[in-house]
Amino acid sequence: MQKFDRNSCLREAEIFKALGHPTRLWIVKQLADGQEHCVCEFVEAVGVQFATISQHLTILRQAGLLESDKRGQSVYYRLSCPCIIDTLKCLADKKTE
Amino acid sequence: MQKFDRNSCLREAEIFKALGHPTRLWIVKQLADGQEHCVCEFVEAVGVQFATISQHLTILRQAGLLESDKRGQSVYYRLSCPCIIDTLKCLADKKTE
DNA sequence: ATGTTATTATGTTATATTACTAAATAACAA
DNA sequence: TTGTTATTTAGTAATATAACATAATAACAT
Repeated sequence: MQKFDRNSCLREAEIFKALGHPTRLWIVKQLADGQEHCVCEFVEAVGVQFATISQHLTILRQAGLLESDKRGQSVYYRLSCPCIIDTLKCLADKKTE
Repeated sequence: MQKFDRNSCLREAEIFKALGHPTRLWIVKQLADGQEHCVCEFVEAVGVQFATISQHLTILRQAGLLESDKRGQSVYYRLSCPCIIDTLKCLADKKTE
């Protein structure tokens, strides 16, 4: 058994924490097809305030899961770590056991 | 873009939420070798109260990540979904980029 | 320059989480 | 039985998170 080193676990835990909210997990799934989507699309589909979606997107970006680009008036988000999709698939399989 | 269905995301998000704490993520990593470990080992290595570790283990078990068995005076925990290890590896690789 | 749309930042309140202490339970030893 | 060790449960206080309203910013159109 290793000795527990809090700091070395904090960064990785942050990634999972970011995924640990239904809205944020759903956003990641929407981006799993590799396509970009803009903030307004998420706002419309989820049905909450712009500010709330923006806050969730910031958390996902800070965790390193998303990247964004501003083009014209809109900000577009895409998945930065496609490996997360495999995990989601694995969990989906597990759910139907 | 799909319509957002909160309930269908809640269960899966719970799994990630469980992993989104440094102590709990560390516990899962310790079990990643496939071996069982008892509660007291985690308590000693992490250096917090028994009650705190027990609480974390309960969260991981409820998320479906761990299974436990009581043998004699000790309760032994093991990983119930080895696929999570692949994800942890993938994230570890990503971290060194 | 002014207005409009898209987005982010700030402040606030309600709720959830964390880690603790203390009490309860369960298995075994003396 | 009594005591001891391992673990869980319950209650509590500090801290963190969520979602909102509102203000600020940024790009484009008129």
